[in-house]
Amino acid sequence: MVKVLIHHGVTSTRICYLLQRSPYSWDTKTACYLIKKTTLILHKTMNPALNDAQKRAVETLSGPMLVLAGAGSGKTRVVTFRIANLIRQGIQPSRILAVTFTKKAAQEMQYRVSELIPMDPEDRPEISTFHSLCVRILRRQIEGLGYSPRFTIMDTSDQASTCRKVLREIRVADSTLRPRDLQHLISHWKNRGVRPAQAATVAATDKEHIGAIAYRRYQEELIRCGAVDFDDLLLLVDDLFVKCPEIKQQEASRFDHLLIDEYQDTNAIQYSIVRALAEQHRNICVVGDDDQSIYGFRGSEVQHILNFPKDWPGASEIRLEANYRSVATILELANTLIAFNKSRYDKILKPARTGGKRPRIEQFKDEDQEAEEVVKSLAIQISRGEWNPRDIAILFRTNEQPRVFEQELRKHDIPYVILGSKSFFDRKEVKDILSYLRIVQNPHDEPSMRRIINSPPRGISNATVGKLIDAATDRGVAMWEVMQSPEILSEFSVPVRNAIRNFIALVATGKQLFADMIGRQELQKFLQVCRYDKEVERTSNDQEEQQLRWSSVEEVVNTVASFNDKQKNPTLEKFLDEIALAASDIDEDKDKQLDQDAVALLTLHASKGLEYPVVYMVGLEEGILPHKRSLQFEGEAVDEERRLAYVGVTRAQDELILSMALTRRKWGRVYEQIPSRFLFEMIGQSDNPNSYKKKSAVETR
DNA sequence: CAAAGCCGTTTTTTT
DNA sequence: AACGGCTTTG
Repeated sequence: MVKVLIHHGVTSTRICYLLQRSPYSWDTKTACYLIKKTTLILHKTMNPALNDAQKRAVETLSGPMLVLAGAGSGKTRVVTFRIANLIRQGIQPSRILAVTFTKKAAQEMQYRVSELIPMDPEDRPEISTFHSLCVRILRRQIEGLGYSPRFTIMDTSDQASTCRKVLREIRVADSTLRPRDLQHLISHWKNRGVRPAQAATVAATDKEHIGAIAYRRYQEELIRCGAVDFDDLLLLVDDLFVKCPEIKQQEASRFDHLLIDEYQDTNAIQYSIVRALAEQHRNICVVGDDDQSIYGFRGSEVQHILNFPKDWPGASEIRLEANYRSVATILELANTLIAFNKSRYDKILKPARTGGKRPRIEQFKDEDQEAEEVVKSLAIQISRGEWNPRDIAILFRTNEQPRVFEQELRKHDIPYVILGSKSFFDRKEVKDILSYLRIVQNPHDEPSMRRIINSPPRGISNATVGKLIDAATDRGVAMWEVMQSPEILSEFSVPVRNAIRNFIALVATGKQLFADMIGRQELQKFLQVCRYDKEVERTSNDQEEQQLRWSSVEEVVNTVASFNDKQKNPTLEKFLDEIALAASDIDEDKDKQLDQDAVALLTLHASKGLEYPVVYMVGLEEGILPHKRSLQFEGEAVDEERRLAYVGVTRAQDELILSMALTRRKWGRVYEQIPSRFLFEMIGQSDNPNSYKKKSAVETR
């Protein structure tokens, strides 16, 4: 093993020299790889000297501050160093709140900060996502809004079934307003701060007026089930702050400093919460890049970051425009591309790294050939030792795209991980078990109740369930309540009545089992009591399938076990919250696989904040990127797609390969595809209306 | 009450 | 093409 002492000022030429002089006879392949690896490490870790702009962002500690940070400019590093610096200057760690976009980012930051500055485990800065922060507040305070503190967090499929129920109840035909449309509409409103009562006033079309009525019913349903949906987590906290100023005061005074990463993705509610938390001390530092705002569909508004200086008078503004991530050739493409967007702060990323391979653009016959060739090409890179699997990522726009690539990768025996997919939680067995647990935690949860009340079959038929639900809805109470009412039970036959009683007893057993904590043994015992093995047996056609299904059950058990290991106080409630908010604890398998060296497959959205030496961006076709849904509106929607493409390009450190297919199959039919406009824009084959006039920073009002 | 079969929809992106 | 909800049948 050769040790190369890496310190400031070590260049790759120097490393090359050292390698050649070393007593080992490196073949070219190995030497080449070592140099690449070392250069990367150099750029990643050995860039500790902050540049002037970064230094200012880290050292100006009080008052509002806006950090406009381009891709790869060391954004996360600045936040981390800033937190460490605050602590170093004597701020008590637990008085600092940092908000990140994903749970993973929060964990990473937590770790980085503790690396920079030693800390008492009891006195740490709070680093979390908006959603976890809000859950914490709600669990303590939600009674002020008439909810039970044992509320469950509904997932999207529960949301959909609630929408279906509501529409049926108010007799809206599918042709008028489909459940899915209602779900989107409600989420759209909630993300923009529209409460049920206000919906009627903002509704413009007939559809939306019906939607407004359904929205009110939907919200009543949630309260009846003791449930909140994702959007409620934020909305209810905002409501709580308005309704109970003392709670707002209490929450706001917990912190003296507030830092927010990815500020360009803030929506109206988050913005309002941020204001509430920071208006007293005004020590708010937001970091973001308007060019990377890609969550408009969720109500994120670039306007918030553009307006920051107006909202917080006296705010200092710092721009980080040096890019340490990508080679110059890649950055050039990114800069040319993003210049096509009209409404943005005008900034150009300046490469800290020079030269680099020219990005390739490749065209294929169809999506099969695209996958074949892409995988072949990366297989060569791996076999030559130029890169390891973990250095390579394949980025795509929609979730149906990776299928073909998966097949190819398996064929070539190349390890891979699909990041950000929740497919594990889509499996029936997993959903079932989680529903069982949710019922134990909160028996009012009707969607979960419907899912498991009769699986395995225990004599409670659909008809019975229907009657129970109707009775409950009429009375405005939870299904669980009417199941215990002797009056209603008397309407059922004796065997049905007994079946219901047995089920109630089952839930009681669960409550007892999980009273203190949830762990491997508790869950195994519970599954036994539920006779869930019977259900697996019943739904499987053969031995093989049965084993496959049972293995997902075991995976859930393992997840619980690892949760139990990690948590100081592993309650059922915490477990369910974790699962609802992010699969982070569950994703540890993925992390392990990644450590084990695998090619990453992920959507452009999921790739934000990550970087890879080699990036394959696939499916660059009109209709996919930009997606055809956004082409209907042109303008801002296409600009967002362009930002998405920009995010993709700027993930690449050393090599970028852009590809497209000329035909593509969808639902069994073959469609002709045209190359994405972004391809032409990137390579300067498209006129840029914005580049003629000298642009200044966008008007901020 | 349970199982089998039919019909219609779905695919943009996610905490 | 695949899945879930609904209806029919046993």
